Amino acid sequence: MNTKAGRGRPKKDLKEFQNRNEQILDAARLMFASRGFADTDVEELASELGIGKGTIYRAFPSKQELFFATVDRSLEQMAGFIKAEVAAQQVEGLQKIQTAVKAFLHFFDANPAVIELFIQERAVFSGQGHSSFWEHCRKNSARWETFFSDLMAQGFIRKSDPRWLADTLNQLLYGQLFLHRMDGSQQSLKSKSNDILTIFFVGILTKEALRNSQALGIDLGGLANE
Amino acid sequence: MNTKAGRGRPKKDLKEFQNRNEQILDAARLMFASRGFADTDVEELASELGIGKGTIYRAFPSKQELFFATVDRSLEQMAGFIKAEVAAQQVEGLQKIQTAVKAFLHFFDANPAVIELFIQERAVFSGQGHSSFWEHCRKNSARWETFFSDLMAQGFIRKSDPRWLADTLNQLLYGQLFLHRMDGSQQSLKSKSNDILTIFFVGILTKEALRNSQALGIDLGGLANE
Amino acid sequence: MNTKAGRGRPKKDLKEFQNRNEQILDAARLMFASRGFADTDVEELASELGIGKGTIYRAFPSKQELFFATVDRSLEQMAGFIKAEVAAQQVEGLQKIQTAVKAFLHFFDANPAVIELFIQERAVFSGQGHSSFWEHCRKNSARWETFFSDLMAQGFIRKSDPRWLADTLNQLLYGQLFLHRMDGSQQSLKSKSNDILTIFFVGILTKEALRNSQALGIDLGGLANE
Amino acid sequence: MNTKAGRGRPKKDLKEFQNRNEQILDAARLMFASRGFADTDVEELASELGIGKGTIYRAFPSKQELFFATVDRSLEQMAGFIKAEVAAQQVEGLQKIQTAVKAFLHFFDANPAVIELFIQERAVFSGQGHSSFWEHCRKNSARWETFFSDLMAQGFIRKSDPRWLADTLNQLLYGQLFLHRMDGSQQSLKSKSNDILTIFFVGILTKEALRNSQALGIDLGGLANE
DNA sequence: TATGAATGAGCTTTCATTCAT
DNA sequence: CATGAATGAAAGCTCATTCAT
Repeated sequence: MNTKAGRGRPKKDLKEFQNRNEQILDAARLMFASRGFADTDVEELASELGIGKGTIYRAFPSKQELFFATVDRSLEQMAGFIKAEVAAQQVEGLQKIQTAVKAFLHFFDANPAVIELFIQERAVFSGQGHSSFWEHCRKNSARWETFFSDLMAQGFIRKSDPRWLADTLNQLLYGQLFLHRMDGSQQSLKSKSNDILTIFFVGILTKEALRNSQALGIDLGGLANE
Repeated sequence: MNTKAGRGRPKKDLKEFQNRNEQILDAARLMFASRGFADTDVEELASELGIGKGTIYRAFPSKQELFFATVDRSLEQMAGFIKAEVAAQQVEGLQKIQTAVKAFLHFFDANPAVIELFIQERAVFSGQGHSSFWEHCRKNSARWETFFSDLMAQGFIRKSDPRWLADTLNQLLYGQLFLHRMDGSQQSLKSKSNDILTIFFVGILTKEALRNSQALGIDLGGLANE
Repeated sequence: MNTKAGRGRPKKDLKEFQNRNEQILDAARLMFASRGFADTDVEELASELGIGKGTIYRAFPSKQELFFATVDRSLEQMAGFIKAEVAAQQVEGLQKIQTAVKAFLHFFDANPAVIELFIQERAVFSGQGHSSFWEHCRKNSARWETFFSDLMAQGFIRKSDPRWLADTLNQLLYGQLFLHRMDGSQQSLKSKSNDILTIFFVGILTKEALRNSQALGIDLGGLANE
Repeated sequence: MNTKAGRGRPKKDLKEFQNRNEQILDAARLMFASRGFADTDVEELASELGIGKGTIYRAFPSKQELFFATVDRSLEQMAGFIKAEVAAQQVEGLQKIQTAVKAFLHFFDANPAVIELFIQERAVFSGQGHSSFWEHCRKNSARWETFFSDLMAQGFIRKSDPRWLADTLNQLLYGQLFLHRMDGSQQSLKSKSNDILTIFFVGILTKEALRNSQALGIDLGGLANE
């Protein structure tokens, strides 16, 4: 978070303030992730940050709100990270899928706590209707659907329900996330991306696209020509 | 001290006796699933069952043990249900996969609370190392691996790591479970089984097997010959 | 979960601050003494003090710790009181015994609850090996022994085991304490000090010392010359 | 408990019943003594006896009553034991004191649990006014007083308040009991009887009696002629 | 503004006692 | 009669939240 060195005085306050909240959010994410929502003690969080409980309560009206803010922040970071990665690669079409999937998994390798956060939100608050995580999924799916529709029109993807395609990809990705780390595997999530992409592409691409996969910039691990 | 006026043994009827524990377990499952572990109040659970708190604590030494018993019971029911379905169909080979997957999803249609239970276990107790759910997954995966190895030897499945195949199927299935019901979709999980099987089979079957899918008794929704 | 409407920080005045802990300890001593450990309800103790339960638990991690703190405090007060009395009188030799015994009994006249506290500790926690009271006794006995050894060397006390002398005095003193107040006698403990001292001195002093008791500053109630 | 093989039927019932209650009382004494009143679980007591909780509650209306019965029984046994010992020795006068004191201490060597029982009664129930133990003390003191009066009339004991004599002896005896076993001393209580008797006799006997102690059958360990 | 002492609802767990069987 | 399952009052302890300083 590069908040450059200051000039003036009021500026510092603002930056400090900004900073303070993000520090809280970072520490909260870690604690919520590692102990769960219920076992996270606001007082302990505060003392870990070297501040008073009251300061946290000034910034966030309740433990619950703090949690949601933590989730929202994670979601934004994830979206930002993927968007940046895709933009940086300047890829299009099928390759874009490949890049986005890799970026997605890469993000969680770097921020494993976010997975736990999602599970916590699901476990503790789904009964209360609220789910930032799910809202995010829905929003994203819509984007994917449009994207898949285009690829279908271009003949890369077999005719099928774009919604189904999006759901299937989500299923593979979130299935991966949720199962990951339950086994103590040291492998990164990203290292599984080829597997996921292979099964997904093999399942949805047209014969034409499968045959030209190499040219299209996607890697099916030799399965395409089998 | 507790030397006070008595409470005693009021209940009388209880025609059902051997059921007592199972009744508790059933009600507990529902409550744990709908409110989460932390928000489940043992006293409330008891009064919902029309029994005293003490009766629950007589059967299960702690709230945690009650929860674990609930999970274990669900796991047993699931395993039993799938085993029974597969046995009833008297199917073999690829069809067995199909049947097992459908039975798996069907079970969760009938017992949606079990999904929540798994998430609760993951969310609340994974920090404590305990995970009946995960143990079950591992045990099952081993079975699948052997099974896939056989099918590979028979030329139905492309050469690949049986462990990878099992993981991939698990991924699709649990991904489906975890994402299901977050959207308020009224569709059954079972109705998604064809999609899952299609993408899985298309991804793993040999060309030969794909061509003969109909004869082999598996349904790829017309994709095989495309 | 506990994400409910707030309680917060109502109390305001509290002119006395450093006293807080001592107030708690004083009230606890009284309640532990009058109802016993088991029948003392922390909540009731709190409301008697006009504070919240949490405040007590903030100061003392558990009911047991509170009890032990109460005992320790009493022990310190007793030791302090006796030391002060003896110092104030500037007595030496046999008179010191007399002064200490009187101070000891006087302390319990002023703080009868402490006797009960000792009995409680003995009754409730001796099974757990812990006994501040007993530790104190041992420590004190050691001091007496040295003291008696000196008096023996000076020819005031008949040759005997100093340990035995200390034990005997303790026996008389604690026997007195334990039996006191069971009868509803209105007499003070201190009023019994002469009896105790008489029997003790008559039993242990040399003939020489007994004959000169008056000159030595000790009062045998006329028995010496009988 | 040797309940011999039967002849007849009704006889067994009565004995069994008598027996049953005493078994309960014996086990209860041990448990109350070793864990304290509060930590004694009626259910555990029952299962240790191999009977049902209900059976205990048939015999004793409450845990408290059971405790009191236990105390009363101990008191009776103690009184019976001492009376028997004194009767067996056929001693009179000062020797009777000696015998009774030794029997008293001997009883507690054989039944150390009784000491704990007394402490429990004092600790847990003294607030409720009830004290079988104390009643017993009072009753006994009266007997001692008469006895001391006689000895005084016979010129063995110096003129003094018989009540004071009784209290002093009690003090020495109960002081000994209460302090015993707090130190882990392996010595028997009885082995301390000579110390107690010496200090008591030296303190109360007339010069005449002291001089003739040997002839009077009492043992002052050589102190008499010093 | 930041702090953390104070609060008390809430929740878990225990166990004396009752009574249907 | 004996049994032990069932009961629920009671009590210990936690921790989100408030607010005086």
